[in-house]
Amino acid sequence: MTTDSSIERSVLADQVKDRLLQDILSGRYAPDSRIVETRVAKEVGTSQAPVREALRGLEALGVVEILPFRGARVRRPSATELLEGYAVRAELESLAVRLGIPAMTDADLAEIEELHQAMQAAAKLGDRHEVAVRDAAFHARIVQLAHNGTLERVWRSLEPFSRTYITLASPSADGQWTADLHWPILRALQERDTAQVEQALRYHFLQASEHLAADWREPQKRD
Amino acid sequence: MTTDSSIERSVLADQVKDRLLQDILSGRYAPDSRIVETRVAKEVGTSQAPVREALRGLEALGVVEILPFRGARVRRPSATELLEGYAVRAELESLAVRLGIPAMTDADLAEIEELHQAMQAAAKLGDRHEVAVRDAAFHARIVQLAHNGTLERVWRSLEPFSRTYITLASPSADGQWTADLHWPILRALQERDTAQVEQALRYHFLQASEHLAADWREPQKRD
DNA sequence: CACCGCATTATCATCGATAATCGATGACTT
DNA sequence: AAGTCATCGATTATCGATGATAATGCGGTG
Repeated sequence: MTTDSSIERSVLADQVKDRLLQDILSGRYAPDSRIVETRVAKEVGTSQAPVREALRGLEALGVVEILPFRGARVRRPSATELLEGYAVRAELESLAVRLGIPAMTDADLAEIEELHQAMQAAAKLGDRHEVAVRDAAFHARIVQLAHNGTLERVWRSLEPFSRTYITLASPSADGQWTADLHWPILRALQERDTAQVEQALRYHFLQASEHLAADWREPQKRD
Repeated sequence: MTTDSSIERSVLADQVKDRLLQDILSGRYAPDSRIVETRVAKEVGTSQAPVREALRGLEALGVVEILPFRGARVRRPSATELLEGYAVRAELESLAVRLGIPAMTDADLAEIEELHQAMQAAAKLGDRHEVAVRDAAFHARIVQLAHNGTLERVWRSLEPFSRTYITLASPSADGQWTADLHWPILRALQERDTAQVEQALRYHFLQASEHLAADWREPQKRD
């Protein structure tokens, strides 16, 4: 939806939003930590209004939570919510491959292979955050196969959660394990076997869900 | 997502947002028509800021489109986009019944039956707009069966489109036809036959898609 | 000593005004 | 006459200030 066009970087609110999102995903703003409008405004050198709009945008993305007269804080998704998200993502990505694989080109496949390699590379280096980013890109590219803008938009609204989780909430998740989870998907894609890909995807999410359920530790308060 | 709680009606922006949404779905603001911040502000008796926020919210909902420095206008979804939306909704609602039917109570079923009756009643009266509203409520209630907040949120982000379409873009769609499309779904629900409900849902969306593809007329410019 | 109410404080929500930007119109050049 | 450029009106984007609201801490009371 919102075009991320590269030339129209004139709207302050959008710049602030991108910056805040970066800071959240990178962990500079921890889950549950407050984000004070006036403070951010001072920090980025604008007035309160653009920051406000940015925060509203982030709320729509689901990464912050805004309570009237009480301010914004970084959402810490509950385990339940993450599991819910996985269930929905599994469904959406299944649909995507069903729609997309019949029309998948060799170029598409090559790109996906490349992304997979990048993820493996990050895993080898032990950079969990980078693995999460590549992971997201890999799945995003698969969703793109469907050539269904609406599907992409909906999927995108779901993805930030998972990413936050992988980066921050799962201490024991080893990057290599995460990356290896994608081999079967890639192989099935290479054979253009839709049903097989779908199954591999669902298995992937099942694994992730079980892992999540197993090692979840509930929020410690923070501010 | 944004809790639609009934007590926190203190935030002006939200009130403005609801009002605008109503006006859009009811057709007072036609597709493609501009929405001028200052004008709305004057009309509802607030300053520009709350209107602005409201519009941003509506953009996130997908019902308006905002171009930097050029303002907001009511989005007219393309046929393609509506079809995409149907495909995704079909998938989401399928998931919902798969998750929800095993745990469906008699009370749930009774409510759904009631909503279906309301839709039929509206159809008998020939009130297309009302049929659309009841239609949305019927499907929403089915999605609720899953007890999956994330799924609900995602589904909700998709629904306004369809509603706009039914109300405005499809001149030939007769309310009774729309309403009758739901009988098979209801019957399958009464038998708690998950696979059957899923099939009925998919058939419903298939019908709707075909109808849409058949009688679509492309946008005439307007301002 | 625990509890309740009031004042204080931090922060948001809203406002009115100003600056920035867009599209259109009309003057000017060639 | 056609094309280019300056200007204008309309509208948005941003600002700084003001009014509202909820959390906090203090002092009084039983």
